[in-house]
Amino acid sequence: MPELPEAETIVRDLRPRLTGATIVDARVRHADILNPPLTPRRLAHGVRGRRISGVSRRGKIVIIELQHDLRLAINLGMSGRVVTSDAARAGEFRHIAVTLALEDGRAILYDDARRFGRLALHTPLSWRVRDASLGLEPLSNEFTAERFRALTRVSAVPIRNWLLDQRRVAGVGNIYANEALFLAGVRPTRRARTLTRAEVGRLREALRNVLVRAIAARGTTFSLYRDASGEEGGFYPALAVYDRAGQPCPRCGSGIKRIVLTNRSAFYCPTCQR
DNA sequence: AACGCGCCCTGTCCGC
DNA sequence: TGCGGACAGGGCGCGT
Repeated sequence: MPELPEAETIVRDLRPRLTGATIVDARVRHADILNPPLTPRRLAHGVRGRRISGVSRRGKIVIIELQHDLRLAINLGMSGRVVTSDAARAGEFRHIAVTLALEDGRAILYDDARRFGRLALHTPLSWRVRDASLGLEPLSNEFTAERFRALTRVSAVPIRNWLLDQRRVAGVGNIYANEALFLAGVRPTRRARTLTRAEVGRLREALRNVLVRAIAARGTTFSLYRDASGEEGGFYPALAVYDRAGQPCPRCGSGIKRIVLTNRSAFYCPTCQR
């Protein structure tokens, strides 16, 4: 997907554009992106006439906050994109699954070629449950080296896979997991519990560093990602290892290796990462 | 019960 | 130009 930096970029774009706007209708073209028990009818009924009170993020989830403490939670999957209709260039968004019409004539478009994304409409209670199922926010003060270490100590999975598990740390996906492991000098295959205290400390710093830099660059466009203005992210050229198999390591010049861990690519420098 | 795997679906790219 | 296979920022449900 869109990982944390891409979701954050979308949220920052949407917030000033949508806060205070009122949704007047919801049209669903692909009902399979609605998270059960949400249906087109329930979505329309739930959002119609409601004012947008804010836009926020939890992990990779974009949250459109509505009057009466309702939350429209948008998980973008691999190819999900949220744009406002005034920003969407004609012809570029050909897989619009949901359209939320606004009172002022604009609309919020949810476009998703692969339809792996999911929309959920949360009450305060159901949101509390969902929120509790997600792990630490890596950019928050709660993401301390001590907590991070306590979580890694009890898992035998390869650290790359560990980083992708949203129940432990929320928002990290395959690109930034690989980039952070490179910056920390840790091989993707290392079992989480074998990381030393120093490595966990470095990995924490690396994660925060790469996420902050990626947000500053407005995210990474690998192929389909666009921000809420319809623009590509600028972080791709800054990637050190992701999608760089065979290319020289930016630190030592060794060839970057690609391996497969649980059916997903991992990239690393065989010299710099141990 | 933690973990790996297959699968969801469409688009793109590469080799033949 | 066409076709098959591999691959793609994710995550759920299943079996072990």
